[in-house]
Amino acid sequence: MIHIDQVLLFPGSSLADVAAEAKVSQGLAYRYFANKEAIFHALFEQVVQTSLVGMSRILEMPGTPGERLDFLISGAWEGRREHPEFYQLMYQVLSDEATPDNLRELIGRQGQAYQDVMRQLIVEGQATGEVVGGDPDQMMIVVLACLDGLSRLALWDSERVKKHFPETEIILRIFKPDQK
Amino acid sequence: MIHIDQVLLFPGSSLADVAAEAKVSQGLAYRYFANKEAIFHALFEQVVQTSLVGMSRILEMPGTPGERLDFLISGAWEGRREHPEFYQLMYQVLSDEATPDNLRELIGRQGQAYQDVMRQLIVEGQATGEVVGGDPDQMMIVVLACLDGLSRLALWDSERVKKHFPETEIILRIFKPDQK
Amino acid sequence: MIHIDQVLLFPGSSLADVAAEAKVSQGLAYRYFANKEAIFHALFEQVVQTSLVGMSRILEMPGTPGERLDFLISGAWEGRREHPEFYQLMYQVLSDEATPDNLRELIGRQGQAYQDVMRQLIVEGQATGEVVGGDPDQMMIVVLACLDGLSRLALWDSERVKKHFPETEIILRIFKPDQK
Amino acid sequence: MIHIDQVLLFPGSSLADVAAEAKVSQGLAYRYFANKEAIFHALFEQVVQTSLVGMSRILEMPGTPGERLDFLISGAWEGRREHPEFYQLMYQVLSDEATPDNLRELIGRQGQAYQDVMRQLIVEGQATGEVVGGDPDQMMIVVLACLDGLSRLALWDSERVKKHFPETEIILRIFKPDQK
DNA sequence: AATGAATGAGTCTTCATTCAT
DNA sequence: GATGAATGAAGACTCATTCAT
Repeated sequence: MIHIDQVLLFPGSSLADVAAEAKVSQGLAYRYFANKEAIFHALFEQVVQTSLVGMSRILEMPGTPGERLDFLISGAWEGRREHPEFYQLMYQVLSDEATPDNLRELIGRQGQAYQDVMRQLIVEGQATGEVVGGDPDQMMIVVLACLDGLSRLALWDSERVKKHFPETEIILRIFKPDQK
Repeated sequence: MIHIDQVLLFPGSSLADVAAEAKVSQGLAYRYFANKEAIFHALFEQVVQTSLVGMSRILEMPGTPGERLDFLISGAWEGRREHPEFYQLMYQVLSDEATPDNLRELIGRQGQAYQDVMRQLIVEGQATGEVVGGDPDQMMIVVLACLDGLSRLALWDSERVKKHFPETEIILRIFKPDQK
Repeated sequence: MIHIDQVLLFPGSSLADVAAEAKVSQGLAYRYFANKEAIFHALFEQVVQTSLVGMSRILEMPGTPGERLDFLISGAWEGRREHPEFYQLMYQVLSDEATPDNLRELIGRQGQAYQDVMRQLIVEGQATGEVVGGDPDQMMIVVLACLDGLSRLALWDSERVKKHFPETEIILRIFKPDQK
Repeated sequence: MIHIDQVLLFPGSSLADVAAEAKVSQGLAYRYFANKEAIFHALFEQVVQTSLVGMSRILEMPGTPGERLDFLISGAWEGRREHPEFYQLMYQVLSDEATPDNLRELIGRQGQAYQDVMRQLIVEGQATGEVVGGDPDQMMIVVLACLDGLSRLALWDSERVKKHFPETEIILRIFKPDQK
């Protein structure tokens, strides 16, 4: 069986590159995958499935909503620091016009799951007063954008980002209620 | 001279597309540009130069640092809502391994200029108490990431983003000092 | 414009062959034809159109039906002797499962036209007594089969056929009425 | 030993198809045959050998030469109606430029045997007056062409041929002596 | 200056053939 | 003997780049 787990490849890569990277002949790739597109779809499924694991468990964790929100975002932040390539890959794929719809959907579903969890925690946090009032979706979008933006920044300007590595606390300020 | 101002093209576009879009023969493109890469470099220069205009003027504007920070970010936010394609293009280029270094530098310089302004305002705001204390660069990075992330989100999940369009105020909360 | 008139190529030929034969680069072929199939379609159209010329004129020629039938078949026989490659090409194409339907139809139409003329002459010949009675279509099919078979034989066993070149008269015996 | 009797395959078939059809692994095929070409050669040998059986017996059958000629041709005609695919296969192979000479020879020998019988009967028939005078080879070629042509016609325009199925009698008219 | 015909290297994909098990 | 995974050489097609006009 072909192993492409650790392979970091982009839709722009030629099949020759893919095959070389996987130490496999070009022809063999077609034994396992119908075509180039299928290869990248498979790559993504791996990444995405992994990242979904444990996601829903956060909702049932102990602690206040605010604490769990903190935990959720810290985790996401950490993940993006450690495997920023995965996210780069994802964004590349999404921004590639040629990406087929089924791949977009796959990625979309993964994002959706994460967002559902975050929204739930925001709502709960608003109930306890740990989170400022307002449209939970708006806040969520801003936080997600932060995370995505940070991982991208980390990739093409990694020096700067590493030097001034932002504390999660700064991001969490977005949820902070007005203090009296 | 060739006019490609209004042309919105991506590195994935074929030169035939570029030429057609610019109402120019394929051959003529090579009179003005050394190769495909040079065309996109030129395109970027236009975009980037434009967006730098007026940037430094913000520092000399009237108003408190906090107000000007608000203005700066609102403006950036607006620009990304109205011309998200420019930013998509930029990100595509940056995430494309084949992008030459000179193009990366060009984009980098543009980002730098913007950041210099923002950092300056943050520092001034911290002096007046309008901005919370802490490493200005960290805050800046988070805000930039937010903006970048939002423009990208807007492009591949435009429906969701349009529906829950975040208020600038949410982003600005990142700067908010602890209230007593 | 590409010239492939005199080119004798078969669907089995590679595009490299086609291009070489036509003294043209492989890429250029795609300027004029959408794909390989289109090239062969065009080739056929030339052949077929040419062979249809004058076909219908035979019906209005002077002479008895039997004489004109003789003329028609002699002509066909001659054509197949002189350009047997055209017919080989045709049969190859027809026997190739991959041949698209539109190409089959094109060839079918051409055959149809020829047959319509022959049937007409047989019927007229039967009226004048120059042609034996019976189903005109059956006779026609046999004669067509003869012609096709002869041209094929001529191609893969040309020596034998050339040596014992059959007289048209032998074929025409198929039409011969019983003599008293 | 591999059994490919019932397999009806064409040079265009992939070896994967052949192997699947013969319920044999792709690799195993190479234990018995040197290469793809050899497989088709073997296939042909089977077909051809079979069709030669009983061929020479016709010469010693009872009946007049004319009756036996009738029998010979009726048999051939019947065979082509019932297994036209065999003949299609044969023609495909012959018209394929890539077909090696030994395969051509094999098929040639088979044709030769059949022709020898027919020629012999024609000559005998001419002696008894049942067959018209003239070059026996010429007549033979025409009849063979008829048969070949009919089987091919039957394959790519089977509807028409079935509808107007020619009587053997029409073909046999080629041998008919001028009646007084 | 301008065109678009022409080129050829590169891409994805297929398939006959080989080889480790 | 038997398997099917693996290979590599084409093949069709695309496209950045050049060149005659």
